[in-house]
Amino acid sequence: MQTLTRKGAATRQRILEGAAELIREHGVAATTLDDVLSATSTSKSQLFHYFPGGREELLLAVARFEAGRVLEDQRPQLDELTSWPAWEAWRDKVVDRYRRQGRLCPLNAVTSHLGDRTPGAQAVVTELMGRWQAEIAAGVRHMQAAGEIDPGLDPERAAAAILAGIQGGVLIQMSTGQTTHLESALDLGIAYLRSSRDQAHQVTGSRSAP
Amino acid sequence: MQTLTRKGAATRQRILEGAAELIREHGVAATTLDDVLSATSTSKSQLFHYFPGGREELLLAVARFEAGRVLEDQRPQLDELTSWPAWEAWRDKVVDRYRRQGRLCPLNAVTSHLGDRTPGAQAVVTELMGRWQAEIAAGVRHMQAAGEIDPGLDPERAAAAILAGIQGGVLIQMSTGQTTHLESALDLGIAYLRSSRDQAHQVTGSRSAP
DNA sequence: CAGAAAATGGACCCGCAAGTCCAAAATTGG
DNA sequence: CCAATTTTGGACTTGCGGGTCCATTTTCTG
Repeated sequence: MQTLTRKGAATRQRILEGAAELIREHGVAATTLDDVLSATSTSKSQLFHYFPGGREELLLAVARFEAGRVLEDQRPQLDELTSWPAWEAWRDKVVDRYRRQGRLCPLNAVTSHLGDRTPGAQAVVTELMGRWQAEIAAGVRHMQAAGEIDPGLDPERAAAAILAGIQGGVLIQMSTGQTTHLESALDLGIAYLRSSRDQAHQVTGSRSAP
Repeated sequence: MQTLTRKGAATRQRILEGAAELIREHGVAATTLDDVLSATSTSKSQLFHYFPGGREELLLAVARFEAGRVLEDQRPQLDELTSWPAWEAWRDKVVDRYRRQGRLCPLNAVTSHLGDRTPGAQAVVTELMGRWQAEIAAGVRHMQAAGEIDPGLDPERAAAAILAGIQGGVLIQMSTGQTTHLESALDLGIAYLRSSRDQAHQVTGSRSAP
C-alpha cells in the first residue's frame, strides 16, 4: 500500500467512520472486526489492507478521528471567548454537544481499552487536552486584556481547572445520564472568572503538594 | 453455596482482592480469569463457586470493592470540612490518594468495560457519586452555617461542580500522569467557595439548557 | 464419629474473533 | 490496450479464554 487510489482512500474512510459509529453506539468490547465489516460492506482483506496493524491500529485511528471532532464541535464559540455572553454561548455549546453524545464517550472508551500498552492512545488524549486547555486559556487572557478578569490570575491554571470540570462532568454523565454536573462545573468555573475582577485571589500561583 | 465457611469466605476475599490488584496494575482487558487464579493460588472451580456469574460477576464485585475504598481513603478529612484549613487538608488528601494510585483508575476501567450492559456497574458509580457529593455538600452547608460561605449559594450545585472537577482531574491524570489538573480544579473550587461570602453570585440556582 | 455439605483440583470443551492467504476483479499509467 | 499495481471476496486457521464437569478432600454439624 504505497499509494492510495481515490477508491482505496474512500474505502479506508468508510471503514474508519463505520467503526467509529459502532463504537459510539455499542462500545469497544461489543464491536468486533466482523461487525465493522458487515456494517461497512467490506471484507477482512480490505480491513487488514488499510490497517495492517489490525484491530489495534483501527482503534487508534478511531481515537484520532474522535479526538479531532471534539474541538471542532465547539467552534466557532471556542475561538471567540471575548465577552461574557460568548463564554455562556460556549458553555451551552459544550453542554449540548455532550447531551447529544449520550452515555458513551468513544474517546474514553477506546483509550481505556487500549490501556497502557499502545502509548499512542494516551498521546492522542494528552494532545487534545493540551490544545483544549490552550484555547480556554487564550479566552481567559483575552478577558484579562479587556479588564474583565483579574490580571493576577494564572490563565493556564484556571483553564486547567475548567477543563477538568468539563471532563469530570462528562464522565459523571456517562454513569448517571444527567448533564447537571457538567453544567454546574462550567457555571462555577465561569462564575469564578467573573468574580475574580473584584477581589484578591488565592489561586494565582502554583501550590506545593502534600 | 448456601452458607459460607470461614475458609470459604477467606478464599472468596482472596480472589476478589487479587483480581482487584491485577486490574489496578494491568487493566481489565489484560486480566484473564487464569491470571487471577494463578495470582491467588486458586482453581477454576473455586472462582465459579464463589462467583457463579463468572467474569462479569467478578468484575462487578471488584467495582464495588474499589468504590468502597474511595470515600474511606478520604476520611477523616472528608467528614470534617468545618474550617478552611480543614478543606485544604482534604484537598491534599485527595491529591495524595490519586497521586499514589497512578495512571490506572480501576473503577473507571471496570465500568467502562462492563459498559452499558450490566447496569449494576453504572449503579455502583452513581451511588458513589451521590454519596461523595452529599458529603461535600454537607461541608458547604457547615461553612454556610459558620458564616464563611454565602448562604444564597446552592450547596448541591457547588458540590456537584467540585466533584466534577475532581473526576476530570483524575481522568486527565490517567493520560498525562500529572496531577496538576486535579490540583487546579480543587483549588479553584475552594477559592470559589471562599470568595462567595464577599459578593453576590450567579450560580445559586438552576439554569435552563440551550 | 459419621454423614452431609462445602471446598478444591484440574482436565476438558467450545465458541468466538483476530489474523492469514490466495486468487480474482478493478483501476491506473504509459 | 496492456501490464503493473491496487483493491476485493471470502474461506481457512488458530489460539485464547470463559465456562462446564466430576472426582476428591476438607470442613461443619449433631
